[in-house]
Amino acid sequence: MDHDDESLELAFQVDRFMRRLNARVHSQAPAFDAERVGPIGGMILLTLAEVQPAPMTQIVTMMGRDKAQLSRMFSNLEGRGLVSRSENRTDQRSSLLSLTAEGEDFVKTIKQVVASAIGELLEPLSAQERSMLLKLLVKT
Amino acid sequence: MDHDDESLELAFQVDRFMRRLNARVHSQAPAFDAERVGPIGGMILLTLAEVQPAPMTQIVTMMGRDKAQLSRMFSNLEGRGLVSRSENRTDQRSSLLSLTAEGEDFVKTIKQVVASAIGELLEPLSAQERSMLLKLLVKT
DNA sequence: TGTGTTTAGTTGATAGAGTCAACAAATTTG
DNA sequence: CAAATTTGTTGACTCTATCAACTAAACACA
Repeated sequence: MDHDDESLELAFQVDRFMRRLNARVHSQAPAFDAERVGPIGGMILLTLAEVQPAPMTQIVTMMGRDKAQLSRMFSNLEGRGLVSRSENRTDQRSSLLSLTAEGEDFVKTIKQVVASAIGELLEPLSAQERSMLLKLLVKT
Repeated sequence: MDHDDESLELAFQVDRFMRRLNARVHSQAPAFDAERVGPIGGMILLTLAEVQPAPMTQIVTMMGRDKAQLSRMFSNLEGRGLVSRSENRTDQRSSLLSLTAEGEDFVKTIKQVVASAIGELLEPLSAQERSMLLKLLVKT
């Protein structure tokens, strides 16, 4: 295969993978997404779970998304009682974001759904291949 | 690493990869996307280039996108002179989509931009690793 | 051959996501 | 301290995604 064609093919495959993952998670959404946070809201909660409590900028940086977008998302998530803000004593411009107890529960559910959806997608791969895939993506 | 955590991490990494790719291509857009077809329009043109002439459904199936979305996109692309329709003698419900000469030129440019953007992302990987990454994604 | 079913594509309506610019307030830097 | 930078919010807008309703052609097959 030509080098450029391989690059294009990779873009298609990455896009296709994410698209199939979203479709699978979305098909489960009615069963768990009572809060209607959507796929991006879910990703945000999963990210916050890893680093809480954290100022918004940290999530913005980690996720590579626009701060305006995340600002609105966090307002939404706070309104739904999944996220809370506490004072940031070292920087009064921001507040520290954390998951509420309800948010933590929700994250557990999301994790199960996402992991199971990915499990389906990765079924054709051996355990070694899965680890290799992750390793290669992290390396990029 | 825990099995579920590995799955989640994989989702993040795939999303992150596509996001970085889009950011790179987007940053080049002013230089080549005079037609303002956007990232999805570009993907559609790249896909059509592989299979033209083809009815819309074939592209819908290949890309896993909504037919309503693609219908509007193709109208748009046709309006910009990048795509043309010809009669489908075997099925009068549809027409066959093709790239115009202008569309072919545009596809060449997109290919260069995308391939170069992916080239940057994949720089940390060896040639063998790149092929392996593609192989693993295709296998899923 | 006619009739019911399926498929291809279009359109309307709406919701979600992403981007950019302007701004206030707090912080950092020189 | 004054200037520049950073954090987060808001407005305005565009692009993307999804669902349902609909037309017309094709297909199934008794």
